[in-house]
Amino acid sequence: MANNTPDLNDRSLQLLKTLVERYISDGQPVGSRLLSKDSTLNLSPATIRNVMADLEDLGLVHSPHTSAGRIPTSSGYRLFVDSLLTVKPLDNQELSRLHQNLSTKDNDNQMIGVASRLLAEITQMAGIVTIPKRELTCLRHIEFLPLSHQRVLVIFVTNEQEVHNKVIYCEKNLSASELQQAGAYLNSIYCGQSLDAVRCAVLKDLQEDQVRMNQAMLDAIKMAQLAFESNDNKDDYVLTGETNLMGFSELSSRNHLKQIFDAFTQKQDIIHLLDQSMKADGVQIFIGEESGYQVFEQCSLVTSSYSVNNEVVGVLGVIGPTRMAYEKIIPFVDVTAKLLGAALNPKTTTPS
Amino acid sequence: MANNTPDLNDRSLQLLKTLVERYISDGQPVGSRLLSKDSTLNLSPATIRNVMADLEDLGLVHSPHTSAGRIPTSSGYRLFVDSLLTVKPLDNQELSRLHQNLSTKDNDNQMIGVASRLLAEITQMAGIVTIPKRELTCLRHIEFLPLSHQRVLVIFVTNEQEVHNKVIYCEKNLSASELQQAGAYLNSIYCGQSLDAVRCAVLKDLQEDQVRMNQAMLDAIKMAQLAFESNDNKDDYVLTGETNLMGFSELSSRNHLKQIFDAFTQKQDIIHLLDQSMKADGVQIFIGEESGYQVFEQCSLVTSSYSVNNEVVGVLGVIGPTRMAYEKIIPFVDVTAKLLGAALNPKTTTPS
DNA sequence: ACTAGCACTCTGTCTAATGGAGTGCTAATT
DNA sequence: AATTAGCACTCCATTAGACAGAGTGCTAGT
Repeated sequence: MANNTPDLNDRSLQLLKTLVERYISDGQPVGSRLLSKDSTLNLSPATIRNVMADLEDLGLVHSPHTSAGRIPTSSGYRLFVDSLLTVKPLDNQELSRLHQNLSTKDNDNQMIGVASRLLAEITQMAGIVTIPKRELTCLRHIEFLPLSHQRVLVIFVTNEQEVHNKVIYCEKNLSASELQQAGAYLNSIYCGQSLDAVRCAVLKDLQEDQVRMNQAMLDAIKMAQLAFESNDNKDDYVLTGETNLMGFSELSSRNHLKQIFDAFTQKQDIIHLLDQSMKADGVQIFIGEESGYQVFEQCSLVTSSYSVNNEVVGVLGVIGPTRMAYEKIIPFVDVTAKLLGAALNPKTTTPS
Repeated sequence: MANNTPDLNDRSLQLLKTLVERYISDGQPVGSRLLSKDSTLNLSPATIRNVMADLEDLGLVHSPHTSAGRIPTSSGYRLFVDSLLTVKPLDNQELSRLHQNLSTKDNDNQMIGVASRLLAEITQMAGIVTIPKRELTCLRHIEFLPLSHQRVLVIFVTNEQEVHNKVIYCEKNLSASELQQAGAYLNSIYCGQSLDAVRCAVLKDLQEDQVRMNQAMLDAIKMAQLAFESNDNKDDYVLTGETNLMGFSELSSRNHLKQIFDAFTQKQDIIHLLDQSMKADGVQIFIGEESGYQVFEQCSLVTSSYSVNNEVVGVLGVIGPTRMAYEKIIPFVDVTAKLLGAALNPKTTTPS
């Protein structure tokens, strides 16, 4: 993988480039004659055949059978994407559509849905957007309600208006009014801080300040700990346009399609994939088997993390067949990520 | 449709019955010879052919081409289901699985998901359960938080622990503490009542008791009105096992499959269909074109409403190809509906 | 009223033939 | 030494014909 461009001269690369472009636009194996006409360099089919044989030896293209043309392999696409691609600027119409729909709205969750739908509709593939990480969200209000059997319903609001709820189990029975006081107390000391700041503060308070607190305060803080335990950041995403994938003949057998859709409902594999691009900045691409999941052998995933206040909070992207128009998709995903990041309400209190 | 059994004698019906049963189990057009062996009445293939010709004239069966056997039409299935079906009792294993999974849990929403998954897994088709109607839920707690621009975030809890939230627009700016007082006031007068009771009370209070109320109370009640406006009962359902439908060859072309999946994401058509069975008690069946939606020409929908406290609150069912094992599916859907109804926490305060 | 028999129809599968597209190799050309 | 033209070869896709199997409709016989 490191020595991607070993003995490849410019001509071979140029040919690979046009081959891939041609295959992406036509979907048919590309033969030497077609390539000879298509390419700017004037070469006879015979010469091109020689070059193609080399490319095949290097594992960049392969031929479905003896007398068909060549189609790119995953490594072929990879090389194409990494070094040969001429990125197309975004279509004006699409750009303005993005701007129009991703201008700041009041509800963040709504925005996520809009972004996902835009990705799907404009690319005609599947669009995916992860729910933004909670760590960067800011606590606005917390409140407890008693349930039966020492269980307590926690409701807390983050940012402008996102409401979360969770059931926790307490050590002892607390009355409604006790719970209310606990809520009021927590609101008074933690409100306005980011969730992970609160999480840290809770730990610190429990360790250091126990002596200075009365029992009620202690109970309250213990409940806060339970409420903000991080297992609660249930990774999730909004996926739209899955059905677009049914149109692609390369996602051939129906059985195969079923596996892909099952992966979508299982979610875990996808999450894992998306997590990987969470770490990197900018656009990331998984081509075919690069994803590591057999189900997506025939698929590519173009993703980009998106950030709020210069901090990565989520990932978005599109899923489609390996044979996709990378030169358009890549800038598109890039721009969408930037716009979404910008449109989401800044969450933390202004940094100190 | 009314004169379903015109000049059909017992023998014809018996034959239709075995024909349908056979087709359901095999999926192949059923010919006269097979039928002659299969049926209990000992008739020669020739006789059976005569009868089948009659059945075809009546539109109960049809033959894909001259020399194939016959397959049931929608009317054929309908007649079969209405008058010929011998319902099979539920498999013990399945029954105990239902009981095990649909015993009362704490969270209603979770239950809905479980029910849907059970429907899908046991039938190997798609399972669907509507979210229970809100009208019968009981208000436990309400609370307001200020947002910018006169918007207010309403959070309310129903039943044990279901949390809902909504943004409303107020006539004037109210401070956080004013909102808190309003919440406390509303809690004190409406808590424990069902949502529609609250809705009525709000209207009544606004009309009759204005004189006796101070401005704060009035504001509170106006907000309650906004909060509980019924447009909020966004009809929705939990659908699982859609991918099971990909296995059926009768849902033939990929394009067709796409249309079905699109209908699932659009939701409105499905909702409309389900609404129809909301009105009726017990199991309802839509076979093929009976649904009225072209997309479901090749599908059948077996549904049953489910009730809590003797009041219908939702619908559940399965979606599959017209060629499904009705004799098993029907009792299964029936039982599932009853168990789900029983398992859901009773919602209204005990009736007066 | 039923059935046996027969001619007929349609399907699915198998085979062979054909044309097209594209390759690999070799020998000729630049 | 690199490029090209030419040619034999391979594989695919399509077509047509043949054939067996399944099932029908009709008619005549029981």
